[in-house]
Amino acid sequence: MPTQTFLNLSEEKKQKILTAARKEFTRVPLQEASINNIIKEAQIPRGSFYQYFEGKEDLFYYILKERNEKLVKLIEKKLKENGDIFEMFLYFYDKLIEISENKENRELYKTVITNLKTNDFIPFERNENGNKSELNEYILKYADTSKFKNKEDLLLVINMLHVITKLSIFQTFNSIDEKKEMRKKYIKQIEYIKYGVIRKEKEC
Amino acid sequence: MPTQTFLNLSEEKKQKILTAARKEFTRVPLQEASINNIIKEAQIPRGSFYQYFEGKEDLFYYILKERNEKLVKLIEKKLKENGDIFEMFLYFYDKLIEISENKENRELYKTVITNLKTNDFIPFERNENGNKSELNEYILKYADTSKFKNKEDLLLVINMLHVITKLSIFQTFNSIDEKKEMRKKYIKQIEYIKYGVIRKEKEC
DNA sequence: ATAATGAATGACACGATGTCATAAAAAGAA
DNA sequence: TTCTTTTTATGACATCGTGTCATTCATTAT
Repeated sequence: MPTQTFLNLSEEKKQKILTAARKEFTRVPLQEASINNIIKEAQIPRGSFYQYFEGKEDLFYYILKERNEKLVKLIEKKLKENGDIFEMFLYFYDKLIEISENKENRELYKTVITNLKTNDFIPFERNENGNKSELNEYILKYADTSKFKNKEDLLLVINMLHVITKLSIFQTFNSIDEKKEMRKKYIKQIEYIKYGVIRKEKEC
Repeated sequence: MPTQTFLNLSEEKKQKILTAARKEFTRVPLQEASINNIIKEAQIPRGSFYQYFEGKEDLFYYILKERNEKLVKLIEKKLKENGDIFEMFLYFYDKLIEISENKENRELYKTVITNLKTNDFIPFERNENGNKSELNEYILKYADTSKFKNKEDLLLVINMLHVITKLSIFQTFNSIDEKKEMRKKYIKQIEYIKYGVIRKEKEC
């Protein structure tokens, strides 16, 4: 987290820094992002940056958290309503694409999602010390488990939905003119998980 | 690709460099890998490194390609035999885990797979200019398409298998003492895609 | 023996990072 | 207000990594 010193800054100055940072994190993935670029753009001295943040990771996850808070609340609410994890993931997909109507959002998300690692899940939580994501905990709590033998099986399907959703969002951002087709494809994949590839045609 | 100059080197010297590089690429992901560490370990001067390779990416992908060639041929053969993409992916999974009985292999693969990006597929081809992977081309050619309406649908399922396999391998490496359980989980996921989560219980 | 080509080398310029001693500002005490 | 203490701001510095290039060295051809 940023220091209190940063949080105490005038809204104007904070935004100047955050805007510069978003620009840099849109340009290149976290690993390549240059603190020099950020402080140059935000016109703050080098020392100040380290007064405000531990390093670029600190700033990066702060920005994402800020951007994602609303989204997370929405999907949590959705799940609580009906417990359907398939619906929840589709809802998440739709909301993220909706937020990304805004070009700046979209380009930031695009860079972020493109550079997610194998075990990085959306929505983009800091993923150090291997502790489970908060969202997963939440899902386990509110998901309708009647379709699953046990918690293990449910977790497996959540995993599958996670990685497929991640890739689908990536692909949608990269074919942004074919949004509708991409959504159909995503839904088809969810259907496959629900009903299977092979039995799909011959309804029971 | 490495230069001819590198390829002309004595086997001994080449191996010294490759061993040093593997060590470094096992230690940290490509982005963080330090050429300094490699040349220090391999005891070659800085200038020589650039005489042999364009940069660390060049060396990295050369090492992976070398390591993967056999594996790719095996899975291609397997697919050609029976056309079943589900079996092919399971076979790929098994072979990779088999190769990773060797600790050094495993640790290298672990680092590599952990740091694969959203659109990086196994087996780890260089993935620049967005051109499709050779393996995908191959799959499309030899896969049994009778279960799929069209090429689009097949590609969708290949995608799903790809991301699920990637995550499963990652998880297996991180629970290496529970290899058998992890394999079962992977198979279960494949079954879900084939037969569906919901219709699974009530056989038709 | 000499020229020509290929390979090896390490000093160098550049750019990025995180720290730290010092200066400036703000808050509190007298 | 004036002095003290605490908080914040600043940029020079040491360190490290990168890619290049002029020069040296080795090998092969003439």
